[in-house]
Order: sequence, then structure tokens, then C-alpha cells
Amino acid sequence: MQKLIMLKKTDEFSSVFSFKKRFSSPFFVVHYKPNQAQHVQVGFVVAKKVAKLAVDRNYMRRVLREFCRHELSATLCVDVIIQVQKKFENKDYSLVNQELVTIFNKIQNKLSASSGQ
RNA sequence: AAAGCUAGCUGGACAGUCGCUGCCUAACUUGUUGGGGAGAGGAAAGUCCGGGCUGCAUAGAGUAGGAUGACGGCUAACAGCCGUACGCCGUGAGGCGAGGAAUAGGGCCACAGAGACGAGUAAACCGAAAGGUGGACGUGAAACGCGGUAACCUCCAUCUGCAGCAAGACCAAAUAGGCCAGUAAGCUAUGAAAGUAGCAAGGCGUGGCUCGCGUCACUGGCGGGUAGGUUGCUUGAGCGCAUAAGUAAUUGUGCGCCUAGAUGAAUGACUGUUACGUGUAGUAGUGCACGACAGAACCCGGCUUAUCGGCUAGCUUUUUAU
Repeated sequence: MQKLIMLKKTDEFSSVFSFKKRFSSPFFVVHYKPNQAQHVQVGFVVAKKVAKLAVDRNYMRRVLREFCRHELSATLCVDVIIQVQKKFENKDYSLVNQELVTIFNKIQNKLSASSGQ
């Protein structure tokens, strides 16, 4: 299993944002940008506006990390930023998981379509 | 038994699957794998006080500014804690209290009252009048009196440099820029080669030409320093037990223990069994939900704020029984 690579620099974040491709759902906005590296790179944005307490923000980050580690295939060469729009808790877990799965399927389809052209 | 007061403890348990961050250890392909072990709190929070630590500043003294304010003690220090006294609240166990000086000085004193910190109303008296003397009754917490207020300034006593781990220290790529030194190549002779000798000495500008100067290029070196990395970074005013001194806070002695160290930031997610509590359905067995406040960021001592409950100890009041 490949180790999850995180986006860190402000430059990396803003380059993904300025690519202006995204999918949204009730809980998330997912920005993405194909990259040259042979693996997925992810970044999370959990604003203080979404959840005031540090505990809640940490929980959401951990759940997102968990999802990326399990579900993202290593062959997907793309930079992704998951931005949380709405606070979610433990009871929302299955719903959150579903949303992320559908979003990443969309991204996969889009990418394979564009590479096929 | 009920209702309370104070102090302390606790912050469900076990197992499985998939992971994360340090540490120890073994192997080799030197960053991977295997094994072992560790990994949030009583408030980690607010950043309100006080220290340690680090850098800068600093002869000494004073002023300004800031903080504190019964008395005595504890402490590294404090606005903390302990004891005593005083005031208020409570039947009581107990709780609360920024509490020195008003004869150093300034300011302020609502409503009522003529007048509120300096003034003057009525009667009466003086006077031709203007006005003056006079100070009752009443109001009010207080009416010239060693009045109140210092939680208004102030005075007195004591303390007080400034900044903070993004402190500070070290290593240091690329690019640009700084300083210093230098000019490659080539040709000829000799020699087996190494080498030696001689010629020649980068481009552009200045100039008739040479030297020189400037600039560019290249080579080498030096120093600053960015990204990044290492360190600071967890063994400490440390924790537990026993014992001695002390009313106590606390301190001494002995023995034992090692208990997170991340850095765009690990400590997680899911599942099962089970304990406890609450709600709900039911006659019941039982079923179904829900699980307080909240996440380390250099480290300690406090304070304040948030918090579903549970347990332990001491004490108080009321009722009942003996």
C-alpha cells in the first residue's frame, strides 16, 4: 500500500483551485487537477467557520484521510482538494462515504474520457 | 432515612480488522521489512497572573508607567495557598469580602431642600431707600464638623528592564546578487612518457597602436543567506509510597518509578460482546435509541470558565427508633 501524499504548499493548493474543475455535494466541494506524478496527492480544507471546536475539525480530517487511504486507487494521477462545506458527525459516516464515492467516480470518468480523446 | 455543606478520586471495559507518529531491536537492497513497546486532559481551553528557559538591553541612582494592599506564614514566584482577626449572609456544616491613609492636596455627593462643601430662607434688628446683621423651622446619610467617597485622581509602603520556542543555536541545495583571484584553448621544439622551453594570450567598448581602464563571458575561492533539514524537545520546582516536623499550606529524609513529543501537525475509523445511566414500548422477560465538557504544540505553579454522571471520606440540620 502506497503512503498517502499530502499537498502542503500554498502554491500547490492555489494551482489546484485555479484549475477551476470541481464537483460538489451537500457536504463537500472537491477540486481536482491532473498531475504529472504517478500517484494521487490530496489536501483537505476544514474551515473554522464550518465547525468551531477543534475536536470536530480533527474528526472530519481524520475521516477524510481514512477515506482517501482506503478508496483512492493509486493509478489515479490527480491532485485533489476536499473542502468541507457542512459539519458532519459520527452518525453521518455512511452518508459521507457514499457522497465521496460518487464524486470520485465522476472524476475518474471525466479523466478517462478526456484521455481517450 | 431525607435534605445539605466541604474535600478528594474517576472520566466504562474487553476483543478483532484496516491504519498513523516517535522509541528499542534484527535483517538487508540504507529506507524498507519483521518483532517488541509507547502514544491527549482535568480542564489539554481562556491566555488572566507568577516563574524557569532563551535572546537583546543594562555602571549606579532617580522619575514616568504598571502591579499589589488587614496581620502572620508557605513558596522559585504570585493577584495563589494556609492560619488568625474583622464585616456581611445562612438554623447549621459553611460561604462571600480589591480590606492602608480622608489632618498632604484636588474632585464628586442623586432625590429632597433656600443652600451640598460653599452658601444663605423666615422672624427679629439696623437703615429714608438700596441693602446689611441674623440665622429659626423644615429637608436630608450629611447643613462649616476632625461628614461621606480612595472600586475618582492622589498620598504612603512593597515589587517592577523588553520580548518571546514563529525565542535561540547549527547545517545548507538551486537561482539572483556581493567580494577576491585568474584567463582557457592552441602551435613549435625536445622526449618513450611525465615534463621542460619558446611563441601566443577570450569577446566588446575606449584608443591610430600598446599598456591601462570599464564591461561581458568563463574558472576557482570566500562570506551573507532563502527553500529545506537538525537542534531547542521533554528527567522535571517530576510522580507514587512510607516516615518525621508543623494547627495547616508546606518542607526534610528513605525507597521505588520513567509517564506523548507531532510540526500543512500522529494519537484514528469500523465491527462485535458486555457494564452503568437516561428516555421510550410492554403486565413481564426484553427490545430500540442516546452517552458531559472537550484535542497536547517549550515546560512548570496558580486563577477563571465549560462539564452527563458515579464513588469515597468528614461534617451539619430535620424526622424516627433505642
